[in-house]
Amino acid sequence: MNPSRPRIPEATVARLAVYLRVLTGLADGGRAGVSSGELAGAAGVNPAGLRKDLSHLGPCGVRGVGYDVLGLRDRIARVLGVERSRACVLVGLGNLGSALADYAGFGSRGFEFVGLFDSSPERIGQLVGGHPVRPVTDLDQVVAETRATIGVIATPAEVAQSVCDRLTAAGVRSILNFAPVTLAAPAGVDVRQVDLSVELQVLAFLDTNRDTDSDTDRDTHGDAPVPALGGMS
Amino acid sequence: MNPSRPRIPEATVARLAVYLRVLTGLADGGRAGVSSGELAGAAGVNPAGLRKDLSHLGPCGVRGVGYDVLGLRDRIARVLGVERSRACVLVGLGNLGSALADYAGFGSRGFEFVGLFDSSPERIGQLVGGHPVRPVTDLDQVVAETRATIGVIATPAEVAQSVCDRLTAAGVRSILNFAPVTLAAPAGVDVRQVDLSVELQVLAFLDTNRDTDSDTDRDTHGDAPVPALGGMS
DNA sequence: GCGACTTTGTTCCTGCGTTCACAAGCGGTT
DNA sequence: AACCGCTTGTGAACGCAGGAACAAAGTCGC
Repeated sequence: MNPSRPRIPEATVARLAVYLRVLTGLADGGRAGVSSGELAGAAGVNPAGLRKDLSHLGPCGVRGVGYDVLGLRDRIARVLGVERSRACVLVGLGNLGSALADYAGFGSRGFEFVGLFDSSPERIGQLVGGHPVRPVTDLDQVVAETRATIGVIATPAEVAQSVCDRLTAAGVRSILNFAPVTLAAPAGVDVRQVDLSVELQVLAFLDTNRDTDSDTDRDTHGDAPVPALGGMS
Repeated sequence: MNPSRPRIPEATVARLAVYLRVLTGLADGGRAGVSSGELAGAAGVNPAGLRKDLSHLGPCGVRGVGYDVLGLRDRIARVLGVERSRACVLVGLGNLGSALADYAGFGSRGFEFVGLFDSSPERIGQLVGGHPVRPVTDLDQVVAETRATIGVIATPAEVAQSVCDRLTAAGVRSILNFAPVTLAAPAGVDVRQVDLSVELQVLAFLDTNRDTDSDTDRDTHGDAPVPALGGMS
């Protein structure tokens, strides 16, 4: 509807990224067109929700036919701002950081690591994913030169906040944090948190209480304040 | 409020895991009590929302005083089902899988990898994080023996669905998937997706449209990337 | 012992996200 | 050229999450 920038909801943005991935796969497979039903099935969402998501980009399908795979893919890529490669810096090259730097999927999805940083002297100079590891003291300079706006933190939790401060001071506007701490960043800087332990703990909860569906909760009626809970031995 | 099991919202469950992490840190630091305001600050949420989250567990604080750090920590751990170590299996020991297996944070947070699996013959027998890598053909047996209910997929995207099928067939009820594909799992199996590219693309979007807060729309003077977006053809 | 302050737990309300259902539009067919 | 089926795009209702304000309760000070 609104052609300019009607402020797309964040939940929709996250799904747009999924649609982009599915569309890229379809394009590589040679598919020319796709319907909302098929695309929604491949993305694991409701067809109506998918259409509503896409409606935020303006009309991009043909009624009675469906969506053009290449056109929709490029449209979403433009809206997400990944139509051209974006420069990212990565701090912390332990196991996780090395895995991220070596992950080829980023390069094909519009992201390029232009700087890898670590504080451990023995890692400096090593090549990870084709790029040399540099000391964190070079961070300001590299960010300024490459105009990187995205920073990824894969350090231990103890130093994550100081790294965040340094990144924001250097001009980074968006941060993806893998360290298990809640970062405090100045206003205007977006921080996204990926906590692997949190994900596992949510799974553990769903696993423990997986039977809330059928049997209508033949519960302990007395108001015992969290009595047993032990149950499953 | 409801003492039995009032179906805690998933968003609350995810935040409970964060509170648990913060509380563990406070407990290690020797703190005995904490207020909702301080805890909310450390977790990056609103104090009122934190109290509402905790209210799902029943009353667990003392008015006028605050919360007992150890008591609240144990209470949340019990609700999440991580009061005792849970058995997990991990499939795919590339860079990311090795990083996960080697991440000490899991063990201290209630998760233990009891089986590491890979299909590449040269990886089988290697020790990663203290455990030997086994062939995926042993997966059924190990899941049955250890009664593991949580599976982590860190394989390439092409084989993730088949690994998912194998895990569910073996009896795994919860799956954490790092492969960039949408998995189809039978009903009753919970799948959580962590897609690193999606996270970065959301950041890219927020970065591109970072000035949507103040409605006054001071359009980016000069260096406007993605200026009009109008030309869709 | 009593009052006042502090902090929790709850309730209301506003806004957002999701889903359902229908109208609008395009291609193919007769 | 008109009809019909198929698919998109949109409007409305429902449910849920988030935030602010208020009442209950317990402790500290006098």
